[in-house]
Amino acid sequence: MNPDALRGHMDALLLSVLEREPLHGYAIIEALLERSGGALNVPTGTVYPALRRLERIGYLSSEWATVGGRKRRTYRLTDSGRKQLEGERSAWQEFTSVIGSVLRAEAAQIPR
Amino acid sequence: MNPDALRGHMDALLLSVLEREPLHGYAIIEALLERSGGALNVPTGTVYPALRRLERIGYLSSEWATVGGRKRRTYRLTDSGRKQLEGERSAWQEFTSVIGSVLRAEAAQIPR
DNA sequence: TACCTACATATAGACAGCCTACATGTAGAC
DNA sequence: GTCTACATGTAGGCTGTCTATATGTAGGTA
Repeated sequence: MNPDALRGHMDALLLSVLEREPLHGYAIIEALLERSGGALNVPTGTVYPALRRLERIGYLSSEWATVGGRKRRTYRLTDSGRKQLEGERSAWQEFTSVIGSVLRAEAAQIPR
Repeated sequence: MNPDALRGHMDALLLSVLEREPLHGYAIIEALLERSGGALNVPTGTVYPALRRLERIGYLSSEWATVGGRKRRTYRLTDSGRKQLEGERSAWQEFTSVIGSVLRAEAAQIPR
């Protein structure tokens, strides 16, 4: 998956994965991998900063927990984040529709 | 349309618009606007550098023409560019499929 | 005449997000 | 003692899109 293609869609992916339950960063990466059938292997250097950014904006909140001697920072959707996810979903629809319409435009030859 | 979302898809859009016939930059912008139903208004500061980049890579070739006293640089797909367009189209399919699968994953609640 | 709009190309510099690479540490298996 | 999986984090690089600006022609109109 071309990294540039992900640009601007990372937020939607992260919010979406957190919709059904709170998760910590590492688990989020695994969830993305699983849900995408192995296609989305997002590096930690992408995910952790993105999560912090989303928390700073107010779409996520986080709290630390220790499980099996390991520290986890668990993120959960805020109300604002849940609302944003709705917006991201419709933006995605719009986006694919628009780009798709350009890419699919049949190469109708001008008659001569 | 969020600019970041376009990232990594601009090439596909430009190549696609040039598939049926050679066009100059200004006409390409209009073609994108038309094909997208008015949704894709790409600024000149994006298109012109992108076209040059695609030419440098070898996907496009260009030549100057004067029409009605105005100078145009007309771009056309090379064989390499036509092949690349195929790749871009399948990459787009893959991309939408993967992101879509993550976004659409129903928020199945854990029973309690 | 002066002005405005559409046509047409181009570049400099800002911006932002994703990446690679690295650092740090625990737990458990072998 | 070493390796892998688990787990978080940051610095700095890269690159493509954007804003803003510059330049110029053609044609309409006040």
